[in-house]
Amino acid sequence: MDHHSVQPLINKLQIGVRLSGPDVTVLVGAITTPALIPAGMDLIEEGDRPDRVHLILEGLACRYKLLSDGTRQILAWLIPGDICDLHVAVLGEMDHAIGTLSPCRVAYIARADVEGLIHCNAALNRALWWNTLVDEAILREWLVGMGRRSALAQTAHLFSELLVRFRMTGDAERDSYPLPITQITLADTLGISPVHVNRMLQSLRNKGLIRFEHGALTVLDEAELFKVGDFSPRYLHLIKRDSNHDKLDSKIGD
Amino acid sequence: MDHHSVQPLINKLQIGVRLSGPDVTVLVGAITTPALIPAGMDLIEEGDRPDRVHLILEGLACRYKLLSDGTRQILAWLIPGDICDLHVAVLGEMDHAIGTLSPCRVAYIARADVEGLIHCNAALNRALWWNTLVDEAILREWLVGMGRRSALAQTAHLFSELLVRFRMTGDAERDSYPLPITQITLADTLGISPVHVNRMLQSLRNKGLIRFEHGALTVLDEAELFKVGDFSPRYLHLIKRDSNHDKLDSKIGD
DNA sequence: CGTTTGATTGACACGAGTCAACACCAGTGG
DNA sequence: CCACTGGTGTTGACTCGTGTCAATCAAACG
Repeated sequence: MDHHSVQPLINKLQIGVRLSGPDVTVLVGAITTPALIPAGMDLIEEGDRPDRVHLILEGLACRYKLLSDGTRQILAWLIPGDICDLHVAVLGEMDHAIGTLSPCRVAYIARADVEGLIHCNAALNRALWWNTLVDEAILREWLVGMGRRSALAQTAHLFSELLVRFRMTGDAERDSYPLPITQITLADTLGISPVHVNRMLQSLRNKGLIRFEHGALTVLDEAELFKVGDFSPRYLHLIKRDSNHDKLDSKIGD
Repeated sequence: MDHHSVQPLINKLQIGVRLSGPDVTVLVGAITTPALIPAGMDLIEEGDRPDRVHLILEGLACRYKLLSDGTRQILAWLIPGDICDLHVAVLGEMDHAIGTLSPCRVAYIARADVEGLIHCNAALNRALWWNTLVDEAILREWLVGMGRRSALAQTAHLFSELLVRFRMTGDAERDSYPLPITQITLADTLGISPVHVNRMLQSLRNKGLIRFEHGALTVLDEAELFKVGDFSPRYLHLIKRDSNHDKLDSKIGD
């Protein structure tokens, strides 16, 4: 496993917990050779009991559930550096599925190795906990959006969040990031209809806040986009607890 | 700390991880004398960095966020046996608040003792992980409800979930449980307006599915309520991974 | 008793869903 | 080279679920 592919994960974990060189080496050592998965495939399905954990190196994937009436709700977007299913080791059975939204490069960590990382290395244990809990915080923020924000605000909030998350892993150009997805996917994420997604995108475009073309999203007016989306990055826990802030904090700001 | 008050927590944890007598003793030993908190008080506020974890022994509390426009979104209901903020130990800072919905009896575990439980006792470590991850699964299911279910289905789903959760802790009468809350609270939970909550309650009542009076909810037709709410308890992970099912599983069923 | 808080009801407004038509593009195959 | 296809984006007309506002009622309470 070359070091470069895992850099997004390392960058992200470093925000929450300072990892030493040896810590990183141990972590990277547990990650196996990646596989290439086409778009629209399931990495895991509901009810599975996988014996390894999935890690996104490149591409876009999502957590989702299918309902009895055939509709789909996306529960999380998984970008490079995200760990898909650390919780299965404890819960045993998947209560949702994970699928690719674009072609993905995916690496694995065997369940036994996960247990090893967690029990033998306090810093990595803490880092993986931190990662899981930030994912949960994101989930809470999405719930707020669904419950209390207008479709427009919710859309703006999602694009804002992704900008900051891509910056956390070091994968965002200054103001743009890859977003090779359809409006239908956005609809399944935001819990609205595809037609209405289209209307919201046009509204954001007309306001001069974003550009969304060629599979990439560009933020044209970050401050205003954050405002429309009622976005504040506090829930992403970018600020280290016990150490000095690094430049990322001030760059992302609020 | 008398054993009886902590029974709901023990009962719930036993569903996920089999705890020995000594495990239980260690856990109970870490829990301090409880306090009585009136309704409508905050146990923790956004931004706090508490040095102890809160445990609900009696009453009803909730996780919530306030938005810039003054509206509120409830993110989770905390019933007896629920641990409120295990994650603060790792994330450092609360990104949401926790408040009481009714008078509550609340006990505490010092942060240092939490660390002790987690590092010195593998079974308790696993049990607390399991508890956290089930909470996260509930959050995902709520997101599905907000995104893709009608207001009626969402309401039915909430009442179904609470029935099962109260049974998990042993606190539900056969078909009813305490629910001393206003329709406004339900509105903040479901992400709809108070007026519409009223309409949905009447619809459920007219269908003969529930009774909701004197601060208690009674389920009159469990099967039909589950059906209207598109409810399936899989996400609550009631079925043990490596051991025989106990009677609870079959009692809750499906 | 007034006062207050919450439940209930009806009229109306509005955001979002639905349906349908069309444009556009990438592939595909004749 | 062109017709054909299927998927996606775009637009408009219309419907419907839910929000909003306001009035009334019931219950709790000092």
